[in-house]
Formats: sequence, C-alpha cells, structure tokens
Amino acid sequence: MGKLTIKDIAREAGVSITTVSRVLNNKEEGMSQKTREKVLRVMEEVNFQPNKLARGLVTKRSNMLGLIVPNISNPFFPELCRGAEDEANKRNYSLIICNSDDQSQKEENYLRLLQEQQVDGILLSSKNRLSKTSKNQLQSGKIPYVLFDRGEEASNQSGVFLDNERGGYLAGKHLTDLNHTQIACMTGPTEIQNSQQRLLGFRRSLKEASVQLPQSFVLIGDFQMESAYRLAKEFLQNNTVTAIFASNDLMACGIYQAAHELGIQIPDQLSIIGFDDIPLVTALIPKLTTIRQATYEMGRKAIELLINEIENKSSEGVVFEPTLIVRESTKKLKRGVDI
Amino acid sequence: MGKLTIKDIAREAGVSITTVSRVLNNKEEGMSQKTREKVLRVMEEVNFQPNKLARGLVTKRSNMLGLIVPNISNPFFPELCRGAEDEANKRNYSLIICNSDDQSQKEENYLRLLQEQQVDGILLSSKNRLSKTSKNQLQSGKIPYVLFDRGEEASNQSGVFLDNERGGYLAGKHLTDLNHTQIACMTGPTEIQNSQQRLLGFRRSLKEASVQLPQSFVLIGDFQMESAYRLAKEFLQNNTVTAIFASNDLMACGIYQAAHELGIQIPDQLSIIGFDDIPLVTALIPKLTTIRQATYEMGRKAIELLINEIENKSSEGVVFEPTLIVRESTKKLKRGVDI
DNA sequence: TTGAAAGCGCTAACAA
DNA sequence: TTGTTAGCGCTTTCAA
Repeated sequence: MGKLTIKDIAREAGVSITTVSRVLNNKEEGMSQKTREKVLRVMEEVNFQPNKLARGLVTKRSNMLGLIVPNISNPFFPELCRGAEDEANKRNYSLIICNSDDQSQKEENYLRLLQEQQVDGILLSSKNRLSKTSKNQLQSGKIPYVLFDRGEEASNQSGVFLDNERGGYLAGKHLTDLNHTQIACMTGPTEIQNSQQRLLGFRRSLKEASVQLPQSFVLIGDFQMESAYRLAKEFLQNNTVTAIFASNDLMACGIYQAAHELGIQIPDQLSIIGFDDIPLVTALIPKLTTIRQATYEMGRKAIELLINEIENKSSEGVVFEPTLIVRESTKKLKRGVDI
Repeated sequence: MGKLTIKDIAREAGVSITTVSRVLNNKEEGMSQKTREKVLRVMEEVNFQPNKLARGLVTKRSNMLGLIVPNISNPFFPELCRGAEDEANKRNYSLIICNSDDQSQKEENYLRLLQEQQVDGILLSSKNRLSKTSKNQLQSGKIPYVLFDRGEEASNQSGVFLDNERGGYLAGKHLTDLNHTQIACMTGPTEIQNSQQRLLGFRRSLKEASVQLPQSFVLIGDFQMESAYRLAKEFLQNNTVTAIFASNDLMACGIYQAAHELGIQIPDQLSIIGFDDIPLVTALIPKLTTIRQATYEMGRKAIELLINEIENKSSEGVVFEPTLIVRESTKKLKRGVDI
C-alpha cells in the first residue's frame, strides 16, 4: 500500500473527507465529539501523516522558511542558525539552509529556488547591499524577507543588525582605558559595511582619548585566520604596538599565532581584543577578550520578525547592542609607559 | 496580480498548458522549435517561477532532503552540513536542517515532520542506536534514509561512517611511537559507540607496544570542553603522565586549559592528541596534533548515497579511514625516560 | 452536525 | 506536433 490519505481515513472512519480535514485542522465548531474521536482513533491506529505539500497548494502556506548565510562553516553562523532553527521549529516552521559564499550569483540562484519551493519567507545574510537582481527577485515574488547582520540604509525593510560602530567604540575604549597608546587595528574587507562601521567606532574612541591611529597601523584583513596571521607577522616584525583590535575573532586567532612565533607574550607585551565572541575563543590561551554579539538571540529574533511579517504583515527592524567581554588577552599598562 | 501559473503562460503564448509543462520539463520529443521558443520567451519576460509544491504533488518528488544533526553548534557538524548542502544543491535538492540535541523525542518529532513535508530522503546522525519509534517512523514511511557518524551493526541500511577503532589505534600508535609509556585517555560518554570504538583501538595500539593503560587513566568525558577541563585539572594534579589522548578536539581544548593553569608545558611536559580535526584547532598554541575525519567529504558522500538510494534504490555503506595529522602538541621522548 | 464538489498548479496518459 | 482531461491530497465554500 502507498501512503495513506485523508480519503483512506474517511473511508475507514465512515465519514466524509471534509470531516477528516476538519479534525486535522482542529476546527472546533460543529462536529459531534463522537465523530471527532472516531476519526482521531483511526488516524492514530494507522499513524496517519497528512501531506503538507497538498495542504500548501491550497492554503498558499508551506510552513517553510529559507535561510541564506554566507557560509555555515564560518564559526559565527552555526549559533545564529541554531537560534533561527529553534525559533522556527517552535512556531511550526522548517528551515531550508543555503550557503551563498558571498557570491551574488549563488545568492540569486537560491533566492529563486526558495521561491519556487514556495517558502513563506526568507532570512538573508547578504554580503553587502543586495544586488539589483536579488532585490528584484525578492520583490517580484512579493515574498516577506528580513535581512540579517548587514545594514541597508534608509530602507523600510525589517532586519536584525548589530550596532557595529558601538562595538568598535567599546573595543577602542577598553584599550585606551587600559592606557594603551600605540594601537593597531585589523579590519575586514573594506567593501563590507560592518568592517567600516567597526573601524569608525574604533577611531571615535581613540580620538576621545587623544590617541593617534596612523594610517599604517590600520591593516586590511579579510576576516580569515590565515591571512591575519601573515599580515600580523609582517606588521609585528616591523612595528611596535602594545595592542591590536581585530575586527573579528578569527583574525584574532591568526594574530595569536603570529605573536607566538615572534616570541611576543600575550597580554604582557601585546594586548589583543577580538570581535564576535565565537564559542571556541575561550579555548585560546590566554582567553580572548572580545566584543560579543548575541548571535543565538539574533537568529531567534530574526525568525520572530520574519514570522510576524508573514502573519501580520507588520515589520520593524531591531538593532542589537554589543557588549565587552573582558577575559585574559588585554592588560593594563602603567600610565605613560612606552615599550 | 497574484503569482503567475502555467495557465497564464499558456494563454500569453497562445498554447496549451501541456505545452508549457513540456518546455518546463525539457521534454525533447515532439514540439516545434518555434513553439518552444515562444513559450520560453514569455516565461523569460514575466520571470516565471513554477510552483514546485504543485509539481511535487503529482510527481511524488519534493526535491527536498532532511538532515538531522545533534547540534549544528558543535563545531564538528558545520563542515558536514556544508559538504551535504553543496552536494545536494549540485544535484538539485534542497536541505532542511534539524537539530535533535541527541534527544530521541526531538528526533522522532523531526522525523515525522520531515515526512509530512514529503522530503525525498533523510540523512540522520543519531546518537546511538535508533529508538524503536524512530525506526518505525522511518520504515512505515518507506522513506530512504542514510545514517551518518554512528554505526548500526548488522544492518543492511546504508550509511557513512568513520573507522573509529582505527582512529583510536592511530592515536595510540603515534604516542607509543614517540616512546610515551605513561598515557591517559579521555573518552566520550560510554553509551556512545564511537567513544567505545576509539578507546578499543587505542587500547589495541598500547597493547601492541606493551604499554599499560591503568583503569584510573581512563577518564570518562562527555565530548565537551568545559568538563574536560575540570576532569583534566583534577587528574593532572594527582597523576603523572607524559601524554593524553582526547577522544575529540573539544576535550583536547579543555585539557590545554587545565595544563596551562597548572603550568604544564605542551608538548614539553605533556603531549596531547585529539580527534576530529575541527577547523579552529590550528588556532591553538601549540597547534594540536589530531586524528582527522574527512568531514566535508563525508557529508558530501552521505548525500550522494542518499540520492542514489532515492533514484536507483541501490544502497551501500561507506567507511572512511581516519588519518593522523601531526602538528605541534606531541613530542618524542628519549627512550626509557620517565618523568 | 455533516457532506458534495470545486479547485490549488502542476504532470501525464491518451487523443487528435 | 499539440491539446484535452483526469487526477495528485488537501481545504473550503455551499448546501443539506
């Protein structure tokens, strides 16, 4: 026998398919308790599993959501996905996860695919501004979507973002509060807004403390460990700083390696502060001081917004505040000390 | 206007819906080039997106696959998911990802949910043996599935596994080859078969080298960093060993912490070898020597098997071989040295 | 309180 | 080479 349908249940229970459909959807009104129980019993007996595709075809609701991340292997995203999945599941939605590798081409393909799969909404963490094609794709489909992790200025589009400027500011302030005056900064790719914002905030805090940030102390990284290692190694061989702010934790790891190989002690000779607070960062020795994003919560919230938008058509953005997590990789300098 | 359907395309192009369906499905036979082009043009113009739910309803193929992992936040799994997603996408399938937290209850719920969503197959990484309910669920639905990462003895069920015994053996052999004779081992939970297998192989290698493994040197961990730290700290305060094998990298991280706090130098006073080779492990100082699983490739292969099973009904298991990755956390002892 | 019937958007015989 | 028609499994008027 193939899969059972409501027809089979109806026949077995001696009622019409309408009635079966009614108990399936918990329609309270108008139905004798007896009938309902009879149907339920039959369903139970045969372990009936309604076909959601068929339902979706008529209700225009698939109860599926798309989630596009740059790369799930980037340790920043699993937590986010987890938050998203938990919230989605709680609200009876399933999550289709896609990796765009920050390529517009892939992003656009997935956007189209997801719409063909009739997802009810899309959660999108796109590199930067949406490509025109992506935007068209999204809007022509009239599909609710919320953006995550990257800003879209002056948009009425709902989204979940971090106050990156504030994060950069906190990092810089922490360092200047510890009396550091010779500070370098490793940013992410310049075309990514998040990088820019973090650098901006960082600059602001240094300025407040009257600390200079020479242009040559701003290293342009790419958010990866490997290149951060190389950049840092070269930089540290030729320059003297007492602290570095890495725009994300992965790059901070690379800096650890470089310092280690050069025999530079953290935090005694060099303070390092990261950004993100990815889980494994507590495994570093010494433990990394960093700026935390509430990643799980952001994933959860993003889904919440998305579902609200789907169900009520209401829509608003949320900006999360980063927090400073002081661990062991930053150290207070005696006032006026230069190494 | 609502979403466009093949009806609209048919009307616009002045053909029947059958014809539209035909070009949609690239049916070569019988259709003038002119008609095909006309239809394609119309589709192009309005950016037509066929409804896959409707198609699935008739073809009995949703082109969706379910992937159940214990927890995507465990750094072992993102790589796997990535491999799975890439392969799925290449073959035109989408992936619904679910976190079971190793709870049978959640696993069963997801299994049911996925079947109701009409996924074409399921990739399942279950804690241990499948619960009876899960098994029933899977079999009553007649849904193709492949198991991942954990064994199911004497089953004709296809799956993708690692030779964990061999991995444990390699770890032990590496240590004895380096002349270590006082060795401890931190395992995962005893009820997880993988743990057992790794320990078994480890024991075998020590035996071959005539090295004792006292019962008190076998620490039962839980694959987490935190408890590994606590276990290791207590153990290292009261015992003298020159090497520890951690059954996964996360626990190795915890041991690093403990050693660090006790002032024990790695690898000079203590060699550590891990298991898995999760990405961030190269960020540890010194870099961790470990047993590598080809995680991405396993994810890819698992999807390949699953799709084969779906499409050809053929089915076979694959066992991957672990490899030893020597980095900096293990050190050769002079023969006959005891500390 | 219940059921008959239409139809969601698509595919697949079968006919022409 | 093309079209007509009957469903896929479900929900939803509308009628009884």
